[in-house]
Amino acid sequence: MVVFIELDFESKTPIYTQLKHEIIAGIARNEIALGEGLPSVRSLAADLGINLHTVNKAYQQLKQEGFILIHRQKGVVVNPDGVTPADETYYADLKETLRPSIAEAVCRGMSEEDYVSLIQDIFKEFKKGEKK
Amino acid sequence: MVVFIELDFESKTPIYTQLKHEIIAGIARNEIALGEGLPSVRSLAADLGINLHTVNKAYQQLKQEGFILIHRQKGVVVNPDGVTPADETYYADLKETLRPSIAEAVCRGMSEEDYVSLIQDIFKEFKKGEKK
DNA sequence: TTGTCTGTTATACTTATAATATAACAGTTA
DNA sequence: TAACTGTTATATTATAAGTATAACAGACAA
Repeated sequence: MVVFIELDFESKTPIYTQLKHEIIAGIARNEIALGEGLPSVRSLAADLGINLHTVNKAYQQLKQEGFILIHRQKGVVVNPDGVTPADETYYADLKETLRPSIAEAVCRGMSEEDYVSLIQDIFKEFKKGEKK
Repeated sequence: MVVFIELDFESKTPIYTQLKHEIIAGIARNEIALGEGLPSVRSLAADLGINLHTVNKAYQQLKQEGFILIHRQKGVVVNPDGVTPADETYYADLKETLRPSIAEAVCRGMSEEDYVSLIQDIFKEFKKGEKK
């Protein structure tokens, strides 16, 4: 269950952010099914060798962003209805975050085609899981 | 000169990072020509209403990443030879940073085509400048 | 040569964030 | 009852971001 979560303690991106990314990637790859349960904050923290509050922070944000639900009974569960679909606000925010990346790529002489094909490579990583 | 630099003091992205992004975007849009001079750390800091060290931090990183040169005589100058072109390391790092963004997009039901067309929209922002 | 500008370095301070460490509370369930 | 769940509170440490002064050495024009 926790097997696919890998953290880099040397990275400058915060642990709770890495944890969020790993869980979101797990959902995208269909390694965690919709409605499936996730480990408790204490057990996941123990398995990963980190603090309970670090896991809790990641869970709270994932809940806030609609990826998971937290029932008092069932515990932590991947949102069975799927994640809130992309809307105009999401597109606008995504554009803001991608612009600096593309500006740098342009400066480094990277072609639009190369950038797009790199995007397509990453999409392929997630499409494999669709067949499961 | 400084006219196109806009900072958001409410943003959670650090000021020196925003400043780097603005300058890189300026280069990508050909609003700053290769070899052209940039304001001194003190004058830019005064114009933007921020501290000299914040500007210096941005300049140092831009220098480190090959976007600008700093001569003791000529002051700060956009690298006349252009920026260090994209290599395999750059592609690998770019992939790492884009993966979480794409994973979330997949979860939100965004199609590969929609994502790519958003990328193409951003590229168009920079291509306009090519005609200058 | 005297100012004035340049980047650079050093020190100090404040604030915010990240991460950990305990502890406790209330509800669930075997 | 006992062991688990999420949640909240408090405290501590470490690091990053931003500001505030100050000083140094080189460039350059008056």
